[in-house]
Amino acid sequence: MGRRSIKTQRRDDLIRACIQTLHDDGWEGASLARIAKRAGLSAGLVAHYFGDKAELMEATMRHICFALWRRQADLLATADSPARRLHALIAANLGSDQFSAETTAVWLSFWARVTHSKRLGRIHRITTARLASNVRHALGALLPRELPDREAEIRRIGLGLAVLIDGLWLRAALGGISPTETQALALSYVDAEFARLANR
Amino acid sequence: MGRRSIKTQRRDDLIRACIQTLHDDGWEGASLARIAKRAGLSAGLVAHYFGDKAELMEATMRHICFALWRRQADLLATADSPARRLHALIAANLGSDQFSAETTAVWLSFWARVTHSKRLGRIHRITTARLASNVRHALGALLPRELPDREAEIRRIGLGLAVLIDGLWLRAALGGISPTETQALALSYVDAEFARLANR
DNA sequence: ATTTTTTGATTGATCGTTCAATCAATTTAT
DNA sequence: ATAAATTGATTGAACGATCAATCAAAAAAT
Repeated sequence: MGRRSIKTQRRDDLIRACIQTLHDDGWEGASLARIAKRAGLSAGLVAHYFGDKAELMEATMRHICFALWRRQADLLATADSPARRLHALIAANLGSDQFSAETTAVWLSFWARVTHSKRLGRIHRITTARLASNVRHALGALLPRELPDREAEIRRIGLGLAVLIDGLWLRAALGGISPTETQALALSYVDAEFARLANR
Repeated sequence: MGRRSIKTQRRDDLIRACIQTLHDDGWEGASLARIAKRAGLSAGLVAHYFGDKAELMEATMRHICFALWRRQADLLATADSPARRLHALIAANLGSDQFSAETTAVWLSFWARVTHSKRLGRIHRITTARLASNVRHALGALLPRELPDREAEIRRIGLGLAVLIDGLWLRAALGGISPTETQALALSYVDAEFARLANR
């Protein structure tokens, strides 16, 4: 069986159509009928492949998160120094993939639902924890061993960067600044923090 | 004339019920029937007082924004120095009012809809512009007149603070950090920026 | 022949909106 | 003072549309 099973193919079709529909019509307009029609399938198939609308939505959010996780892993793999790993994380989280109109629409839709769904909340928690862990790991390899309050500094700068990434992403997604600016601003933040540590 | 109007009272009842319902049941669960029931009224009254569900939602978002604007104005009025005005803006935007479960639910719901509704987008744009303007004004009175690239610095620090406030709010709203921490972190950001300017 | 995939019709619920009708309060006219 | 007229408040039912979910049956694949 070289070719992909129909099941994974259809699930992917529906997830893709779900993303597109969330972007075009918003959460309230994303009905199963519309999603299935956009995928070129009948509405009944959603039940067959996902069982449930909630499961389709969960799978859609997982799909978006997977894309981000994969991007992080890919960029991390090609980074050959702690500094480059930090830059890789910024590039992954504020890359152009993350600012496509479809992706931003899905993220915003799901943020609004994180507080209402245990499953979505779990996915969100994992995603933020993964970024924080990666950032701290890169910082741990980057800060000098003899730095006083080393662990506290790692936590402080790591939290600052994570918060900044969220804020920058939101600004760009809602149209305040351009996506390319966001990476420069995040980089200047880490530069400033390191300059601050060196000047003590 | 005729009967005395209680329009403002009823509109307020419905807006309050709308906020509560958005918190309890999310955007998708916030039907007119549920909202009206929570307000102790019939669903038909929404048309009478707002004309439309979309108008009720707009009025609800305006209500939330007004609360933030008023809080900013109040705290600004009691601040008697540029530095205190900057702190007042942070306190207003990251105050405990902004982190009540109901308020965060409404904000998140509306962020997801900003890209789909022109009217909501306009309200959002005004809100962010107002904060940015206030921040820049405070910074303008705070930075020394002879500072090189003064305007650029004001824009840079102002944008940085606004982005940071968004990111901190989001973190706290989605359960990463505590609301009280956010103000301290925002304050430490402005402190760091000023220390950086002084050390050049 | 059996299983998997797909359709399309159907169900019952719920949605936002509309509207006629009634009730309550207030003013105006007598 | 009393009645008539006016206006706002409110309901409850009905509207057509749409929803997610279900399911029997056909089609395709194995």
